[in-house]
Amino acid sequence: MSIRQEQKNRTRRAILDGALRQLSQNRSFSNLSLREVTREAGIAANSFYRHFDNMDELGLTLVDEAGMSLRQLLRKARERIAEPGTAIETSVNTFMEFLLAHPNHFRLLLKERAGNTEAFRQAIQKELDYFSEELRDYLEQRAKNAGRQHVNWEIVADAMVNLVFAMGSKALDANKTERSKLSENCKQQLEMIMTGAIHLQAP
Amino acid sequence: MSIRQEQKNRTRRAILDGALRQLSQNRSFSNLSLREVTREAGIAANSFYRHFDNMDELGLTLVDEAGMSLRQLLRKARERIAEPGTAIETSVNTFMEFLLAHPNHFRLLLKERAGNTEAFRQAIQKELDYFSEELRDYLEQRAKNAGRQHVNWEIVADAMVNLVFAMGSKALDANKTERSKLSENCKQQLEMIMTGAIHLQAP
DNA sequence: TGTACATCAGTGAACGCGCGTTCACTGATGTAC
DNA sequence: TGTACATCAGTGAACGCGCGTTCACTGATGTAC
Repeated sequence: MSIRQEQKNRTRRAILDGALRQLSQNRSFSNLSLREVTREAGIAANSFYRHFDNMDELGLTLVDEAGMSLRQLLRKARERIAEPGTAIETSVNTFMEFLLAHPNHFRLLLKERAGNTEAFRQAIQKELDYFSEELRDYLEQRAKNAGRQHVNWEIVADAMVNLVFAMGSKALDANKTERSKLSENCKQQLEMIMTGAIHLQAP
Repeated sequence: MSIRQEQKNRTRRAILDGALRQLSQNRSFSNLSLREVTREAGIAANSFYRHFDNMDELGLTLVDEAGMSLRQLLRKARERIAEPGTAIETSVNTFMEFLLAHPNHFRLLLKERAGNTEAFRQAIQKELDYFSEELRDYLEQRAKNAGRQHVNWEIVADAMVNLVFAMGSKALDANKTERSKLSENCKQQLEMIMTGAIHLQAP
């Protein structure tokens, strides 16, 4: 890659990181200004336009990155579940690791999921749907092997994803003790859903 | 009440309604400007200060109103459950009525629950905690009557509140058909939690 | 009841500020020969 | 390899805009006598 292109990539990365770095409990992407981002990135405000058309394009790039992290998480969780041990325990633990490794990517997904920009909502919903579908496939496969066939696994997966994300939302700004409590409670909730789903199945 | 006070109350109401009216899927309270609100209310921008110190105070007033609606909903649901019929069915139906009757109050709770203002988050969390505690008390009472005593009803209530609110979030911008589908799925999820909780109880 | 004064909700004009965006420019990097 | 020109990432200055907030003012309503 040419020197020029390398430098350009570095600046682009500085913009992305400058935006991410400013996200917090009290700061969402959608109320970050272009000037704040470039200031944090250490470049002139108008240099922004050499890399992105507008703030939305920058935001969607970050959503993409977050989505890739999520999919990586899924792969990791599947590998671990292949080893002996309970699926729920492993999944929630893996999710918690993801959350600690990429807190601001997760913040972005959480806040813009119900945010004011249609494009963001759609992009994030797509990631969550993928997440939910993967989970449903996994649940269906296990059920088939166990000879159970009358459970609506889609709504089971939907409930699980919602509960895990609600837990993640609280965990982001909790300390270690609180986090492990949240994690335990979430596991119990998922076990309830799972057990309830099986007991309620059509005969 | 004096003429002057009556007129002042009417203007105050116009400000509150002007703010509420502008909330939508694409507009949250926190990115409403003072000038937008007063324009919608039909008064001069600086007249705002005769009624509120700043936008946060206006927002917290609206959160209070939303909380009162929620508590009204709870009372209504309890009355209905006293009559014969299933509790989950009735509760979700009542919640759906609330949602349709006060869509913008509900939007406010949803969006600012994870918003950027600490005061809002706390005020809303308080309302949700109240909601969750009421539900837990109800569940515990029923369990006691049925002789079950080893279920952690707090995390059951927490899961239920999360799932109902997640459903509400989707229902706000759905059409009638989609809404009834969402409502049915949510009921199934709550039944799963309930059944699972009972089956998993310590012996 | 009538009069003189006090109160105060609502106003129009003005302010300084940070914003997104544009413009013409610079100088290092890339390319053609 | 050296030279002459082209490219283009990054810049500083300037713009118009909507914002929150202040100020001194108005005139209807309230109060005291």
